[in-house]
Amino acid sequence: MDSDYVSQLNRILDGNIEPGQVSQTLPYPNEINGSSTSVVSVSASTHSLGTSSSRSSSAASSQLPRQGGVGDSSAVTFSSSTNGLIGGEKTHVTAGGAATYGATGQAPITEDAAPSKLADCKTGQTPPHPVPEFLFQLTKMLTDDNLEYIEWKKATIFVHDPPGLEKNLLPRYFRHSNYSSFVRLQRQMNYFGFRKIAGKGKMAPCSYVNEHAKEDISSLLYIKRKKSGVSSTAARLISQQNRLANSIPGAKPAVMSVPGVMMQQAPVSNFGNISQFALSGSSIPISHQMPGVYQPTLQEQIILAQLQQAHTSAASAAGLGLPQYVQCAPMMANLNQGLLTADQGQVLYPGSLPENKTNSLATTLSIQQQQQQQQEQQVSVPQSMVRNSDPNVFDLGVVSSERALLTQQISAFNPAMQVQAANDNLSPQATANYGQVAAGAASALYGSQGLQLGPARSQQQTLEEILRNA
Amino acid sequence: MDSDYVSQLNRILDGNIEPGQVSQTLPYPNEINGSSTSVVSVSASTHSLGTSSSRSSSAASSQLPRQGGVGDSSAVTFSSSTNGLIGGEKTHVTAGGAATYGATGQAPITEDAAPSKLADCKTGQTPPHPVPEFLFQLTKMLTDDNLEYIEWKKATIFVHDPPGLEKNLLPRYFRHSNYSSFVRLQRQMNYFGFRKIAGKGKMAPCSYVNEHAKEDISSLLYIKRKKSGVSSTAARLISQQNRLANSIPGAKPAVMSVPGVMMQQAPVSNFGNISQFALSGSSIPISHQMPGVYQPTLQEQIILAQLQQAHTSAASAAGLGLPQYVQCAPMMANLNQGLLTADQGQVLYPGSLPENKTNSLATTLSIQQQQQQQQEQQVSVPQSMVRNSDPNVFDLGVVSSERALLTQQISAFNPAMQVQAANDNLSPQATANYGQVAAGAASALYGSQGLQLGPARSQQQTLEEILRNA
Amino acid sequence: MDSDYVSQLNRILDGNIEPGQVSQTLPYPNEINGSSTSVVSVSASTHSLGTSSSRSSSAASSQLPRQGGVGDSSAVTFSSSTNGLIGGEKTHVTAGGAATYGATGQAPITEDAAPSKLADCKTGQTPPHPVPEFLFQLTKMLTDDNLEYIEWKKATIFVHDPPGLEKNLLPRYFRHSNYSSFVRLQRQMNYFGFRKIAGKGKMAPCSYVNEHAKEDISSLLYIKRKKSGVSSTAARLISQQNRLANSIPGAKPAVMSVPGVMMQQAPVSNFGNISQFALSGSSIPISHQMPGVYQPTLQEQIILAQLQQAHTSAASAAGLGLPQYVQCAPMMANLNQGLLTADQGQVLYPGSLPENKTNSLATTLSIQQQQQQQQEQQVSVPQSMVRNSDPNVFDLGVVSSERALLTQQISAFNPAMQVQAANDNLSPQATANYGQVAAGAASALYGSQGLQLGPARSQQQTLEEILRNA
DNA sequence: AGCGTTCTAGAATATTCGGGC
DNA sequence: TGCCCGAATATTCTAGAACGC
Repeated sequence: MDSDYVSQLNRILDGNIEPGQVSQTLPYPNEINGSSTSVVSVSASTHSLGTSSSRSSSAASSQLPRQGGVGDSSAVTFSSSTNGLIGGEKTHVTAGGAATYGATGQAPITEDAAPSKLADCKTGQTPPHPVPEFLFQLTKMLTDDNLEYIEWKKATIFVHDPPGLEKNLLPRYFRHSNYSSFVRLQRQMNYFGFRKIAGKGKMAPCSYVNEHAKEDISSLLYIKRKKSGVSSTAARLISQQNRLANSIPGAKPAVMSVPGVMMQQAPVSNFGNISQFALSGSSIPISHQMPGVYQPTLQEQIILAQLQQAHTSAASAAGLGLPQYVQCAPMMANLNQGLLTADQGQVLYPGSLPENKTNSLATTLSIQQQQQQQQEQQVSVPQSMVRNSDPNVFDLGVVSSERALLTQQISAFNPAMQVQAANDNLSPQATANYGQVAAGAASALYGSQGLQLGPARSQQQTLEEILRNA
Repeated sequence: MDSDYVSQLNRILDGNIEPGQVSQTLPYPNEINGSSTSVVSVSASTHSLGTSSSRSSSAASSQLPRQGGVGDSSAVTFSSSTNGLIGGEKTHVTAGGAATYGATGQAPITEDAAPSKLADCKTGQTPPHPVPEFLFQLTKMLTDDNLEYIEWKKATIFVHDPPGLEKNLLPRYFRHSNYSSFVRLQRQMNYFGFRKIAGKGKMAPCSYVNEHAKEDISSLLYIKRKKSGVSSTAARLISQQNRLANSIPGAKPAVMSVPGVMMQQAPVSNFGNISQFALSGSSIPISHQMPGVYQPTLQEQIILAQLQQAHTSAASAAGLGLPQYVQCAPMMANLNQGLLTADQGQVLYPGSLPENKTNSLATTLSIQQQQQQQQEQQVSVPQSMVRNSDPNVFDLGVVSSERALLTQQISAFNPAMQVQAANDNLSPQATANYGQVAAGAASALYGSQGLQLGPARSQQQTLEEILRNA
Repeated sequence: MDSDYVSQLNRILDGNIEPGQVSQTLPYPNEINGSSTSVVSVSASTHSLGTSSSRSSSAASSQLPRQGGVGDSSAVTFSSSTNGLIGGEKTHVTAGGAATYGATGQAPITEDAAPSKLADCKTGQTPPHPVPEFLFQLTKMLTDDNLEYIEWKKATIFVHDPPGLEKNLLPRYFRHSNYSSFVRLQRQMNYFGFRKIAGKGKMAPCSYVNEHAKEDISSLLYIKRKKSGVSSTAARLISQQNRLANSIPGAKPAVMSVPGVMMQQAPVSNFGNISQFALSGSSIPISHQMPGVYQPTLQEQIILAQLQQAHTSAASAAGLGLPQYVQCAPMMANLNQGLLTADQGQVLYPGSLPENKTNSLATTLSIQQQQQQQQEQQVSVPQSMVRNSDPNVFDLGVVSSERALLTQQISAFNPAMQVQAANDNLSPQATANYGQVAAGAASALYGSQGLQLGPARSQQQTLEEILRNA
């Protein structure tokens, strides 16, 4: 039955068939008429149809498929190891009878239908890795006899008849609500990196390619689903940050980068680095409920809080005492509140810290007042950049609120300390100690949240290109 | 069709009907015969059932529902504006005819059934926020005449007949695969914060509550889907910590805070801060098997282990050698064992470390002995605080066990090192180096696990209120 | 009745029949007519079904199986001595008549059925270890004639008819509430390490595999219940690491451990510690797409990136400037690319760093080239370990790629810096400073990702034993 | 200690809508 | 306009935690 197809997949996955090396066929019985015609060759070079028989009994049921619901033996069941994945470390794709995704009806009609043929699995092997359901069904669809609608050829997926595909094939391979099913298909295609290269237009014949796909169709099974929010988010943020950075009048780079670093030697990076923060790790959603207002994510709020904490400990370790603004803006109160301080949005340019800056940061606003102020700002503050009266302080507005805060916090690590150290007549050694400890702590803090301090600007450009092409 | 019901929802969402203020009805047509009988009152105080006639006719149909699969027009289709949400800024809750989500079978039977009425939007209001599909369908299910299976009463969802619900209702309201559909329902319930309070297992009648639900059923529509169990966990922990902190008699603050800090200057925080640790980040479950005994979670155990590791590396970096107690309590052995050392619960007051403290920490208890001791403590130690004979050491008892351990570990960072440094005739510089490295490492470690050093107590109270209202 | 079956199991468990050595049969009486036809061979090499002549006859019987629900005497009762275990030191697997656990669900038919024969213990052997009830019943269910519903073949459990299984089999083998009974089954399956590899949802046919299961069905009886995600994950990783470490030719331990530590004093650990990294915390999936290639997870990639970042900041803090290889391998470019540098897989042995190592690390490969190289490696690199020409550099191949990289990165913290410091004529103090900051940062970084630096090897052995017994 | 049962949560993929370019 | 992607929810599998025995 379907076991041939599956065992074929298993052999491929086992490595017995080197992808792209051995010309081999993936025989798979036709689901409708039962004439098991192997449709798609898994060869690297040829695409030969094979032959097979058997299946006639199930033919009738699949003529009008899924009327009763489930039991028809047309589609393949697959091995999904971890969530939504097919296969696993030591398991293999196994064949079954009923269409797994057909007919989600409630009645247990399965028993009335043709019995499932999971036992028809002749392969005991285990696929070496899980395969997302989509890729499996896609491969299945391509290896079934669906040449009328879709075809795999020359490492490209040709969709000959999108309406027919949507009407006749998609419901059999994918679970959906029958609404905009082709759109959903395309979203999944995007997730797995397929790009439409031909057939612009609604339901016109089109074709898709994937940079990770070889002519061997089994290569599709190795494509990795795109993760949310890593590279693309980074790219977007970088572009955002660049826009922000470029819009700053005084383009003279001010030190930021890793705290504790720049005061002893040349900075490893500059203010342009504001565009070099990139979020990696698990998905970090960007939500902007109010237009123009950047609502920091929880993770970012944590970062901010931890930065303040790092201030505290680092400053204390260096014998500098607590900076005022840290004392006045306890992180916990802000943890779930959004923006951090009344000074939010102001980017300090170290090196020429205004004398009253420390006090300015150490506003006497109560937390309640701060919260209220934040709410008001979220509503009323315009997006435009306004320059503060102090030439060294730029009020970025609420638009840049949160990102700017990160910058502020980092840049404040050192200069504020320097100022305070000068005021307190502390030894340079103590200040240096502060820098060292802060370097370790802040770097780790950023990293622990998946925030990466990026390369220098020249490299960043390259990075952007990479991301753009990725 | 259902537009009356939906427009009613829209009015509520618009705020025209203040939830819990105006007693109003949610007219909704009977699904079968279409007679718009108002079923459930949306009043705040009363929950009067409407004149629900017309159920006998539908009884017959539900005897064998969805034999053919899909087409019955009982369930509501909706317009989901933003993803999976119902209503929102620019879209409205709309009523439709055929059940879009009933039986998503492979055959496009939907087209044969009653045509979907997505365009049948008669309401022009804009709900102030989108409603997740689940909440909408849940509310719909509760306001429909499904008293036989499920009921909304006293701000609680009563499931009278789980099997019947799964068999007869769920397929109509939710798109599912009929396989473990009740489980899926429960997953969604969890996502939205519902908790089962009665009816353990057995397909027995059960009930769910939600802390954000008022008696007004429309309050369900305002429940927010869980993101990652952060704020709620933080709230719970903070309240726990407060309870703990409040039970401490001597409120006089002792230094704790960031390691490496207090030996050079005034403490940045005090013992009251023991109640200011809060967990943020991914969910950190709290388990207390014995009343009054805080059983450290796995994550917290990891923290402790990492603290020991930080001890090790920091001490080594400072040339101090490994402190004895670290050697005697290797972290891995304790990783799954619970509390850390025989000295648990004792908070060291730096500056006047007892002479035997280092040895006391370096107990020769085997791990087995320690475990046994821990178990005994979990049973027998009272919750009250007892003051040690040493005026500088407070035995917090096992009540505060784990939190105190964190404190101990941190506070021990320095003084123990000082003692050992004195014993070893190490230079003050080496000791200072230790403190510096430890400060960076430990601070980062805490932050990396989502542990936050919180604000002072007064501010913490405010935070609690905030969280309580959130 | 079933006592023969049970005594057979007992013999196997006693060790009289070494699993996997002697081909033996598990005679088990046909459930209906009681004719003890050996059905499943317990052979190690072959998994031949016995002379299943009576298959057709039983087929008829299973046409209407369990009409009354429970009462047939086919299933085994058992005596569970200690909680939930079957067999063990003091108890034995016992055979009985009626299904004690049959259908606790809706109808209490059990009482009407044949009385349970728990006392019917006819076997005198003592299994060397207790068998959890679940595994026993599962094995029993698989060796009974339930091919219609469930089948054991090729070290895989095939569930052909989940609804039928839930309805007809589960009540006979497991005490359950019939409510979400399949879900409970699956929870138990998870506990014992079974993973669903086929049949996503929908009461569709599915199959399970278990990494500890051999083709010999009796291997199921030796599966250990999972303790928690930590230890099992740690155990898996540790075994992986051990495999890795053991495969290294020169077993002479080289320092690794915490960076910045070993250059001043005796190392707290050695290269053997490579096997002591253990992942705790949230799940860290292990995926190797191509056999022999370790595909780093996103989390691990982040670790690597953060390590590079730590290099950068630490080096800068120490006034060392950026190490070349960090500049040449910007993390972001590698974040989603898999392995890190062209030097991947090479483990640097500190203390005798090759002169050109820094340059070697600072290869001039462009990122594109690196990527291409990585892809090629994933396909073509053999698994065998090859020793580099430099006696101090071991090329672990791609097999150990990622883990080795962690080691490399750590070990490179110091020696590479030393080399560079020497080249740059930097002061020892600056180098020392680097070490200190790096110690704090790297330690925290590892901890933040749940990576633990383990104890020394001797202790590790103990840990392994603990994990093994756990 | 270990297992079974249940409730809850984590993680990954799937589905769907909207928006940017 | 149409392709691509962000974001949120939905679905499924797996695992953590608590409780009872």
